[in-house]
Amino acid sequence: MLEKNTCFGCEFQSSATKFLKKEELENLEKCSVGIHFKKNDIIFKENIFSSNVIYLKKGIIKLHKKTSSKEKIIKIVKSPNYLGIPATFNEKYHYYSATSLSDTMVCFIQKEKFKDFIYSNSDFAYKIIKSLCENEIILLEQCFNKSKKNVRGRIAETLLFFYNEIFHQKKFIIPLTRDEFGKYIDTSRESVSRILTEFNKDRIINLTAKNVEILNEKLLEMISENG
Amino acid sequence: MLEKNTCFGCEFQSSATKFLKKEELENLEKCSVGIHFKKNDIIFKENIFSSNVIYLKKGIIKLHKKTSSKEKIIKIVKSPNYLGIPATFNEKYHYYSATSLSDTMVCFIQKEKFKDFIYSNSDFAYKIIKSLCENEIILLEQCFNKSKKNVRGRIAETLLFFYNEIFHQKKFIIPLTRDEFGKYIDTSRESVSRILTEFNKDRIINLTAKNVEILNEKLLEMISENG
DNA sequence: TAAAAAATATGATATTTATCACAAAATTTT
DNA sequence: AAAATTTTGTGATAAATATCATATTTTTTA
Repeated sequence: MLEKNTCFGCEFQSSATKFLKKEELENLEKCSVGIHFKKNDIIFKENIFSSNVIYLKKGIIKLHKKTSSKEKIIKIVKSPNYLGIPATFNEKYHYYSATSLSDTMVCFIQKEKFKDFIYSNSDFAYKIIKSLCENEIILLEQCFNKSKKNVRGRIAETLLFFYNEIFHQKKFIIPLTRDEFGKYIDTSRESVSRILTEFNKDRIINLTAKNVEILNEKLLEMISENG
Repeated sequence: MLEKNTCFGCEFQSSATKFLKKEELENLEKCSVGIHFKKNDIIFKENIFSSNVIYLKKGIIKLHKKTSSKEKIIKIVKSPNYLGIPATFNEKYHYYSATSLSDTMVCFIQKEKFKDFIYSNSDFAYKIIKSLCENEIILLEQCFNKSKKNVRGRIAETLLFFYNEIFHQKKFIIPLTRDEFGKYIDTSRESVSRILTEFNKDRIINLTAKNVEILNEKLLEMISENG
């Protein structure tokens, strides 16, 4: 669903666009379009040439990628955040696909105009740099943690990630199927099932289908640390 | 070994500093210092507050990180490249350590001055953005590949990485011990030994201690693709 | 250069996790 | 609401990889 985009006074402004002047914001408005997506809608697909900067204004999405029948969920991203800036600025095809995990609002911004702002407004440029830096640190942490933990530890870590970074509540609905959960933490759906059931039996979580309540945060943290 | 740093006319200039004007380069020279490191010297350590932008002018280094007795090599980086920009710009402690794998030359640049260039020179800023984007894509590829390959595939991939990205020759010396190799690709030193020996027996490579010659590139690529 | 320390190779065994098989439950479609 | 499809749970088994043990080789240090 396409909708009129108002950048000036937009309540979901990014930390970078907050530095744009009124005139620049009016320009941004002219060169961008906002789109609503429903849960499970594809926002963009891998291997498509990236000609827009994509701003996730509201919602949660997954970045995922396929190769020869195998699929992997690379990252789960919550608004507000830019998506695919690396591909866009390297004049490259998108490295991954993005699919919404909730209802989302997304702005598509013409690359060239966005680049103009980097040249015309150095506060804006610096904020973009900081945002790229933050993403890199998050990605590094993710790589490091994943490689040093067993499956139990990775599942515990992911439950804590949903609690601390995404929902900020101990009671939430896992926004992934067991199969997707497995593709996110590099394991099989069966292993996810088994270990979630085990956590439920041990009263570390209360689990009914996709509904989770974290009952023993401390223990979950210990499992996340030590596998 | 500390040495006089000449930025103007430096033969190892980064793609970003090439955009600096003569005056700015003289400024850069005043706020930066060049240091030689020998093989296995520590360039910086994790958990140290980062107050410099670090430019790897010449050489190869490893980025690595320790947690509770477990160590991981996160990335192998070849010059020219900036190191630790994310930590520096987020006013954070270094997430990882950097250790030289060859003789290296490194410039330490005062963070504040570097930031000034981002504000005063938008070509410079844009090049920094592009460099951060490239690093993110490399990191994503690395995460994705590692998660989808078995140990054999990861070892093949790493040998090809040394050939294609680092040494550009089919004959090279592995700049890691078997133990480090394992810490790079998330496996045990024994598995590395075994599989390298197997590759040698199968005449895919010619192996003597750390000396490798790639004999069958095509097959190595197939193993890298399909495990 | 000899002694000590570190790195490597390799067989045997243990552990972790994946895969297969199938039943049950939940969700979507008609 | 019934039928079809997708998702989930769980036991049995297989495969991949780690760990342990020990000998050998290489490198570093005295």
